[in-house]
Amino acid sequence: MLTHCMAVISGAWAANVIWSLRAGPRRFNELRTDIPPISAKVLSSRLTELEQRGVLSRNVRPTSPPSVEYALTDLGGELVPALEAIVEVGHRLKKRDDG
Amino acid sequence: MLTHCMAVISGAWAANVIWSLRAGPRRFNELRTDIPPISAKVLSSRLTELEQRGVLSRNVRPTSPPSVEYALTDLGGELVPALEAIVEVGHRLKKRDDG
DNA sequence: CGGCATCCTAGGGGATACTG
DNA sequence: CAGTATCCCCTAGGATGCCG
Repeated sequence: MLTHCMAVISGAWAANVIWSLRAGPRRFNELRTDIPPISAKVLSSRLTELEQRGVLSRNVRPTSPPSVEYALTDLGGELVPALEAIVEVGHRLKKRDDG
Repeated sequence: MLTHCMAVISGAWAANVIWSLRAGPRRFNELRTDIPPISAKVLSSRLTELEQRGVLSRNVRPTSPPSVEYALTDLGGELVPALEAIVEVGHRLKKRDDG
């Protein structure tokens, strides 16, 4: 159960993608820039996966050159506070380690 | 940054361990029972890792047979609401898939 | 620009067996 | 009971190259 739910944000970079989209829609290459060490392949798979799960939406705009925008869905947006909470605790855990 | 924080709960079963401890302290074999498909080796590594990060505490009680209790630290406990939020969204995502 | 297909590698994780 | 040691395997993910 938990495991199934966690699957949504596990897999490398899934959380980063959501994180990167929390301020608004982003295009494919913008996401690549946001998350430097990610490879195109993985970003692509992650995006597909997250779209299928209903976490984000994909919007192709018929411009030239073509442009594709990714944005969090309502449900996807609800993941943001959870991630923020984790980051918050992560910070404190780190400070504890360092100090 | 996010990545580093996420590392705390990523790695197979870390989230499950925290989840399993949210109601109170548990012993090694109780955790194994709680999370059936986990192997002793992995549970052991995860426990060690989480202890070092300060997420949980390990308390050896000199009984016979020996017993070891694991419990969430204060910081570890703060992860629980985050996990609950994720589970909540996970549920809704699933219902959306099914429905 | 966006994004598959291919190939390849590292290491996280499973099974089993053994110890204190 | 609570682990540790060993071995093996699987697959998520990186690199590269090509296509619409």
